[in-house]
Amino acid sequence: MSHFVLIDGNSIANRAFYALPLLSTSAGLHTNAVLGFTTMLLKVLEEMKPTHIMVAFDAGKVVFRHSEYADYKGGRAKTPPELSEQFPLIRELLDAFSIKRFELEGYEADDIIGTLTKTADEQDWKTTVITGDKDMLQLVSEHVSVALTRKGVSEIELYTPQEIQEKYGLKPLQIIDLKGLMGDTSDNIPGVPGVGEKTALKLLHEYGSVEEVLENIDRVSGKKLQENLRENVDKAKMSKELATILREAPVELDVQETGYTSYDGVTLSEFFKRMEFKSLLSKIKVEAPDDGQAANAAPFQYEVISAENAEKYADKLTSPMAVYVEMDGDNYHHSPIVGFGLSADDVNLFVPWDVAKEWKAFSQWLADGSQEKWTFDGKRDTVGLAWHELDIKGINFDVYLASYLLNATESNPTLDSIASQYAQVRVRSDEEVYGKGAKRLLPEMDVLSEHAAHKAAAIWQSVPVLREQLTENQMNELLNDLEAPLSMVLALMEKQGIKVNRDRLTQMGVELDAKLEELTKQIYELAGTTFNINSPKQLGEILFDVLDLPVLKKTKTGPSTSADVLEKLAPYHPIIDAILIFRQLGKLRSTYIEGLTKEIHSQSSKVHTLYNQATTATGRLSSTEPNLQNIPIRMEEGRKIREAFIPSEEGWYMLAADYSQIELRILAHISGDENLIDAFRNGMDIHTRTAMDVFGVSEEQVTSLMRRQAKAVNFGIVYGISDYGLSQNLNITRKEAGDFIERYFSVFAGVKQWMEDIVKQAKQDGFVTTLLHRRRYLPDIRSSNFNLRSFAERTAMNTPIQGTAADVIKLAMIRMQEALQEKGLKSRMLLQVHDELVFEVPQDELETMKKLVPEVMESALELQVPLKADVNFGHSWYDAK
DNA sequence: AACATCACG
DNA sequence: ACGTACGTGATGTTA
Repeated sequence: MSHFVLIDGNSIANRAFYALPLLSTSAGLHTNAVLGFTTMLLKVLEEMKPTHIMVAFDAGKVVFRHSEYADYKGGRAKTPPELSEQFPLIRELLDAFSIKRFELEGYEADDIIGTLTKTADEQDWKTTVITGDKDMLQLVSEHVSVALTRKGVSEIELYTPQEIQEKYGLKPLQIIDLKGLMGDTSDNIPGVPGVGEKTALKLLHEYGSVEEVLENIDRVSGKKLQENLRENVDKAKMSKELATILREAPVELDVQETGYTSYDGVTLSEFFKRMEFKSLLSKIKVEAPDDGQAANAAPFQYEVISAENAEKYADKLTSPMAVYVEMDGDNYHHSPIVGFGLSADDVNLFVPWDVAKEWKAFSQWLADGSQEKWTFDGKRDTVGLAWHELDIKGINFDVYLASYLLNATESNPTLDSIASQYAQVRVRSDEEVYGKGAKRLLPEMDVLSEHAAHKAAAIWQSVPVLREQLTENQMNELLNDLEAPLSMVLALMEKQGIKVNRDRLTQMGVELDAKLEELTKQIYELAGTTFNINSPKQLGEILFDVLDLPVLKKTKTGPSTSADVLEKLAPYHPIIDAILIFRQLGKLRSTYIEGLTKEIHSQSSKVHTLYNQATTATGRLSSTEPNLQNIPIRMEEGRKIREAFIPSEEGWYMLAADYSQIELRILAHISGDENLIDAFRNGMDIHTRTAMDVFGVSEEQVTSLMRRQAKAVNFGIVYGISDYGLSQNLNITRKEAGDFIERYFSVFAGVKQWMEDIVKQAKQDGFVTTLLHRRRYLPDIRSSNFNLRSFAERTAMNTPIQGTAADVIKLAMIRMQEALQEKGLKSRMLLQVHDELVFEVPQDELETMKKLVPEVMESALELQVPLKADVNFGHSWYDAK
């Protein structure tokens, strides 16, 4: 039996656009309407199994209705550019699905569909119309159902004549009369003033049609209603005409041409990849339909190595080869190793861990630097294997880093997403294989071995595609000379770890406990009751209900109790200061005493952080488990935590070196601002210099307040300044903040020019870059939404600065590790904190390192201004100040 | 799992 | 007129 499905393209696209958040691809192409349309199509194809299907679109400006009523659709806001740009994509989508689409100059989709349903009706076909427009209900008949989308496009509600009868008590054609009486604001159909759905239905139940109602106005109950009807006879008639869908449009389409069997999975998945619809990729059948031998019809084959057959496979270990080290767990400092997936042109292997340990040819191949390996996160492999006394050398391409560089906005690329973008083989996500949260467990070995082999194959297939795209983006050097060598430096640092004095932490914990207990008592007394001080909700009730303090700021869920608010409330009540100290000490206890202690490794008695090299949008590193990049320093009480970070060898020292004002120096370089360059070349205190220029005073006249304000302005500049942000930071009015900025820009005109230029360039390209070609896409920079756009503009100003600073210190780290090796030094690099490097140093290398470290850091990259690094040392990280 | 808060550069 | 500073991660509470 035939089933003909007709889709109202414009209606569905609009619905999808407004129902879904404004998604976009990494290149800035908006895709939410396309995604919604796709979801709907997949659902329709699966659930309705159409034998014939087509999508109709509006076309041309002058719809025939316009000549009858000038204001038709006048009330409709014009289509936003974010939606218009998606219509060509939706057309491509339909082509990829092999679904016939149709439009007719001067007619709307409704009319095309109306005409075709009539034909279908006559031919006795089962027909379904998909739309978001209730007007279309008038097309419903014995053969024709209308499916209205609900909640965007995710659900549909099917209408047959029975449903319309039940819901409205009307025949389908009476829907036209309904619209004629009540009108439709979205189409600017006027209807009769004062008549809404309720009244219109009542009238129609009584009289049946607009014409009958108008003939019987005198009998209608209600004076006002009678009057409205009498005065709007013409309007009602015209409205009915406007609401009537034309069923005689000159549609020259043979419905037989809309026949549908299935889509071509390969074409469609290409399109999905381009749209970055990762979750949808897994939902479609990738094999080409019916022709029996699709492109990847060959089933995936892999072999499992055993102790018995291992030697037979020794010559399969080639160069290059893709390697994936399957581990059970996310933290590779602790994870057991399950085995190795290996892949090359015509071979996929899995080597279980117990086989690998004993297989000499394998461990030799693995440790042989001349045997090139392609990996996913070589740092993870290197450190994870090092914990089991296994060496991996010769890592020559890392798809994890490559994919991050190509799109830094999607942080932490996973192999299944990389595979779906760059390879043919399908890789299941780890979550899918292992289960998540409490349900996580180690699957059967055959599942694991296939999973690991899939991953290796995905790496193997992705490399050529990634290489091509890196070349296109001029990122080969960034990968080969920066990120890849850095990952091996980071591997050393992570595996080395940093010694933490557990007893020192415990002792600090005991002291904190006593203080917190005392504070808790005080706070309960001041509040007159006990409550959970850690609960913003309960605290809010005490402060703002019981004590009746003023609410200065609100969060989504209630009045804000954040530190900046509490500081302003301090004069009102003594409880505030106690709470601020409680918060401060509580943070130290939970995060830095208890949290850090938990991370001390049982084997090494050190903490081994994980540096994430593919997380941040700017190119910085991040650090987890534990995060060693946010150890307290600003407040003395917290700073003491650093006393627990000590050298791992007797008689050694901690040495720390940090860049001075690296971001402003980079701004001076890339903006070319003469004044800023001059300031740095003369070795001036930059905040004092800014204060002199902005306030127009001499160096001696700069007060500490002026310097503090100038410093805040400098920060603001780096962040992509706004008067509001600065005013919040300095607690001044917006106007005053605006004046500061204006004066700053008149003195540093080059900076102003650069900021304008970079935003302009970002709008043109859709991305910004750092000095070393690191790239960040800014899809929102052309948004019509003020907030999104402003945010993207600030990001456009900040990312080249923050990102170039990240480039510079990464270079310095590589040089530093090389220098240590070349000079045969025993000193070890342990930590990176964005603009700071921390080392442990034997006493007899102290003098060498005090010179060497700043030298290397300062010469990492030559700029128009000098780079400066300060160095300090002591018996703990605390003392290296 | 989301939110608020706070530690760092 | 619109409402926010840029980039992170860990913790405790609450829904």
